[in-house]
Amino acid sequence: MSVGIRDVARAAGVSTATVSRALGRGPVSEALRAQVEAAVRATGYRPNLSARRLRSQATRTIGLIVADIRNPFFTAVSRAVEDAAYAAGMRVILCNTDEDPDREAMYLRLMEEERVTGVIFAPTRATAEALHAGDLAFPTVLIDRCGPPGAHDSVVLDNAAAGAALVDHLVAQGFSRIGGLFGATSSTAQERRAGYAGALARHGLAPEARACAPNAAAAEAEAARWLAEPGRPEALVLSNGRILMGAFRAARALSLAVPGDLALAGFDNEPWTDLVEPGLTVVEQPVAEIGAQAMRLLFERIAAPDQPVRKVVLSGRTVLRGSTGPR
Amino acid sequence: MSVGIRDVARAAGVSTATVSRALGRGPVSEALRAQVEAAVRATGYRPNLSARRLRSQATRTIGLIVADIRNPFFTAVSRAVEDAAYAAGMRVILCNTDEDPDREAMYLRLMEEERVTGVIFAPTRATAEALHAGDLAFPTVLIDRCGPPGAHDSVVLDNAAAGAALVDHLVAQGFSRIGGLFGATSSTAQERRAGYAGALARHGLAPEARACAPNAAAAEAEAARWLAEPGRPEALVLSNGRILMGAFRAARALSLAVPGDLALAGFDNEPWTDLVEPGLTVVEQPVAEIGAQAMRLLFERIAAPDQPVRKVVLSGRTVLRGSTGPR
DNA sequence: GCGATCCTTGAAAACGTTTTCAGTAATCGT
DNA sequence: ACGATTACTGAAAACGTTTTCAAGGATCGC
Repeated sequence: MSVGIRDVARAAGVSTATVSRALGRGPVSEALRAQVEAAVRATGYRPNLSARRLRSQATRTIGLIVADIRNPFFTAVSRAVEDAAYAAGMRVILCNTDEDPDREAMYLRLMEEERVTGVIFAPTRATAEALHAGDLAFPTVLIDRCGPPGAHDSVVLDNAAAGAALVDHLVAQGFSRIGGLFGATSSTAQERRAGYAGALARHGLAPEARACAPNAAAAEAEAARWLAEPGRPEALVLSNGRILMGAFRAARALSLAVPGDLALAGFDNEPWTDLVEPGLTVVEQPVAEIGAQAMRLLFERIAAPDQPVRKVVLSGRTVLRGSTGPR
Repeated sequence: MSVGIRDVARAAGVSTATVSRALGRGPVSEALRAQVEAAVRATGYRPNLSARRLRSQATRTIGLIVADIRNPFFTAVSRAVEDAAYAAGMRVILCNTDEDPDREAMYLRLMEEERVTGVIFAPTRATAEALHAGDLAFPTVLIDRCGPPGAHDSVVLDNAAAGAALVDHLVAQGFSRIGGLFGATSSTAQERRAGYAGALARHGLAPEARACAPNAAAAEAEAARWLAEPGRPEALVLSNGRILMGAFRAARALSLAVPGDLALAGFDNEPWTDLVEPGLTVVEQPVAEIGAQAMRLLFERIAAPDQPVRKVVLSGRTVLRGSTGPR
C-alpha cells in the first residue's frame, strides 16, 4: 500500500541503495539522480523517518524538558530552541514536568528510549542536585537552573547579581523593609534569594524571605496571607514572572497602592509588566539567547563529547519602572 | 555496547519473542514474566522506540501545528493537547508556522514522513481553503480555524456570535462609531469580522474594519496609524489577544483615555487583561477544552476512520470589564 | 483414554531504511 | 600499455524490535 524505497527503485530502474544515495548525499551520477528524483515525484514517495532513524542510529531528535510551557519564560526559550532545532534538521520533543521530580525521571527515561541526540533540561532543585556527570545517557544542557558544578553544560542567568541589583535599587529608592517571595523548587530561586539576602546584609538590613510554588495562584495566595499580617514589608522582591503576577494581584485585591503602600520588583520582562499601572520593575532575562545558547552548547557537546564542561552565565537587564518608587 | 532485547533474552534464558511479550501485553507465564523483569533490571535495558515504531507501524505520535506557541492561546491549547497525549502514551511534535503557508506545507510533509498517528492543526486561511478531504495521509483535526465544511473534523469557537456579542455590548454601552481590527491570515478573524459587521448592520451602523498581521507589534503599528487619523472611531473590536495588546499599547502611547476616548473589546482572556487599568472586556475562549476536545475528536477519528466529519463549536464567555464604558 | 482446544513458547520473518562490501567501468600516471 | 586509483552501482547485511507461524504440553469434554 504505502510506497517505499523499493517502489521508487523499481520505478527508476535502479537499486534501493542508489535511491538512498540519491536522496542523501552519496555519490550518484547526475543521470541516475535525475531518474530517481523523477521516480520519487511519480510515486509520491515519502521516506519513513522511523526506519531511517533505526538504521542510521541518528534520531535527529532533541528533548526539551521544562516545568510548564505556559510560563512565558519557558515559552520564549522553547520557541528559540525549536527554531534552532528545525533549522538544523532536528525535531523537538517537549515535556512539561510541573516541577515534579517523578515526572522529570519519567521523561528522562523516555528520552533514553527515544535515543535522543541530546536534551535541554530545566530541572527542579531536587533533581539537579542528584544529577551527576555521566548519569545521563545523552548529552545534556541545563538551562535556567543548574546542578553541581562541572556535571553538565549549562546556560543560566547571573541570578545572585540580579537579585542583588533589585535590592540595591529598592534601597536607593528609600525602602528598608524589603521582603522576598521565592519559588520553592528551583535552584534559580535560591540563588536569587541568596543575592537578595547578601545585598540586604551589605546594607545592614534584615531579610524576610518566604517561599511558594512558582505559579501565579500559589504566589497570590501566599502574598495575600503575608500582606494581611501586621507589620508587612514596604517592598517585595519576587523571584519570577509568575510570582510577580501573583503578588501584584494580591496587592490589588488588598487595595494596596503600588509603590505607596508596597513596592514591587521582580523577574522576567513579560509583555504585560509595562502595561499595568504602575509599570513593574523587573530583571529581564535574554530568553531568546538562552534558548539559542543552549542549542549551541548542545551541538558543540555532540560534536566534541569529551570537551570540558562549560557554563554560560548571562546577565539580566534591570528595567526600572514605577513600581519601585521612590518611596 | 547498547543493551538490546537479545541481551535481555539471553540474561533471562528465554527468546526475544518472550521478552517482547512480557514487556508488552502478550500471553506470558508469571514465572517467565518475573524472570524477564529481573533481567531488564539487571541489564538496564531500555526499549528502542525507533525500532518499535518501525516494526509495529504505530508511531504513537501526534503532530501539533500552530502559528506561534508564544501566543498564549496556542500555549494553553498546546499544553492541554500534550497532557492528553502523554496520558494516552503518545508523543507530540510541535511546529510553529508563523502563519506562513510554505512552512505549513513543509510541516505537513514532515508529518507524513513521521507517519504520525494524527495531527492537530491551526491552518492559515489560505491553507485551510486549499485543504480538501483526503488531501492528508493522516487523521487531522483543525482547531481555532476551519476549512471547507465537511473536509475535516474541527473544534472552533462560535466566532460570529462572539464578534456580534462584543458589538451588541458596545452599542448597549452607547458607542456607535465602532471600528474593528482583525487578523489578516485566519478564517477565525474573518468570521469574527463577519459577526461584527452583521451586528453593526443590525443596529443600523456602518462597519469600519481593517486588517493586520496577528501579532502585537503589527497591531500596535496599525492601530497607532489609525488612531492618529482624524475622525477615529469611539470604540475598537480586536480579533485576538495579541491584537488587543497591540491596540491597548497604541492607545496608551497616544495618551487616549480608555474608555473615555476609546473603548476596547477583544478576544482571549489572557491573565494580564484584568490587571491593566481599566480591565479589558474580552471574549474568553475555553482554551483547555479546545485542546482536550481536539484530542478526543482525533482519537475517535483514529478509532473509526470512516465516521462522518464532525465539527465541535464551543461558545465564548463574554467577560465585561471597564474598557467598554459606559460611554 | 483420546481428540480437540487452549496456553505458552521459540525460530524466523518481517518493518523500511542505510551502509558495507564487492565489483565494474572509466580515468590516471608513468 | 598497464597497474593503480577513482567513481559509481547493486546485492545483501544490518538496525532492534514485533509479529507471524508452528509446535509442545497441558487441560478439557465426554
